[in-house]
Amino acid sequence: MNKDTIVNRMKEEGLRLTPQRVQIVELLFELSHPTAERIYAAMIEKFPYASQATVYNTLKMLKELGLARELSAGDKSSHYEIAESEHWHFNCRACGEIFDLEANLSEPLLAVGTQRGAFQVDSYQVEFYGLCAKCRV
Amino acid sequence: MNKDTIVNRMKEEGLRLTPQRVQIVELLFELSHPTAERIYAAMIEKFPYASQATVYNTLKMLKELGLARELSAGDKSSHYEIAESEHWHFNCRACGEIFDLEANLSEPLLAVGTQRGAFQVDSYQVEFYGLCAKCRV
DNA sequence: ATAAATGCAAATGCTTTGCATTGCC
DNA sequence: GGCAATGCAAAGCATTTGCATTTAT
Repeated sequence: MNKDTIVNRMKEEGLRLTPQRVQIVELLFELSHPTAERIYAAMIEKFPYASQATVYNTLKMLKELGLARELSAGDKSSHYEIAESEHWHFNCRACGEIFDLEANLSEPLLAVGTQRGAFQVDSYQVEFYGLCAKCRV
Repeated sequence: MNKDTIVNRMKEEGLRLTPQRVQIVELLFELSHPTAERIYAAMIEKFPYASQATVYNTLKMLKELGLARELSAGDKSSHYEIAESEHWHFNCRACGEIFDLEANLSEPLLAVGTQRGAFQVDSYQVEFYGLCAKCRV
């Protein structure tokens, strides 16, 4: 997924390409799993009068189009990421960094999730917590 | 894990066994992955003057002792459960029910989480989202 | 031109905190 | 009796909402 894909999808939906929205999308590519607050902080450097509401509205819109994902694990505040292909996360409790991990095992995992067909799984997430390579002394 | 184990552990820690705390522990066993609000609602039937603060304080205490777990996935409000052996969850988006799933695959999953030893994994969670058997038409 | 998006501020909802009172050990 | 825990209310945060103004199309 790249910026053009997202911009095109927004056009298809008849949504307006405001500079604020474009900037938020760019920041989602630049920053690693940012919170809304983090995005807002970066935003006001270019758009001093930007509002948190715009950040939240845009993130919600991207989520609803399936272009971004909200990560609710751990912190009080959500982290966001561009909806790339399936992957998992490692959350470092020391530095707070979130690392993407390759998702292999998807199939056997889904077999458990669906209870061998009884449940319908729309999505799933795997989150690890601990210390990353740098922070483990 | 049973009630006695928890009560004994609290005694060991020199914590007071107030009737409110005991009741909250019992409710965690009775209810399925309740929220703090759900526990509070059940509590005031026996303790009409109980406060939400007590519920939150007790849940925090149980969490810190490793006796309960907080599930932050999905909803705005956290769900809680007694810290039983490793298992995963299926969250139904229709009825809101959370189902426990057996956690097999732990070892290969942890191999991914630790990045083959580079990271130190303290805990992890697997959450599935979709429709449970009853809610899928 | 016009309807959608922004910015601002107020509101909401969950959770935490401060503090006087209560009650477990 | 002493100190931790409770209940109550207020405060804190993240997020949402209402509405007048701005702006992309």
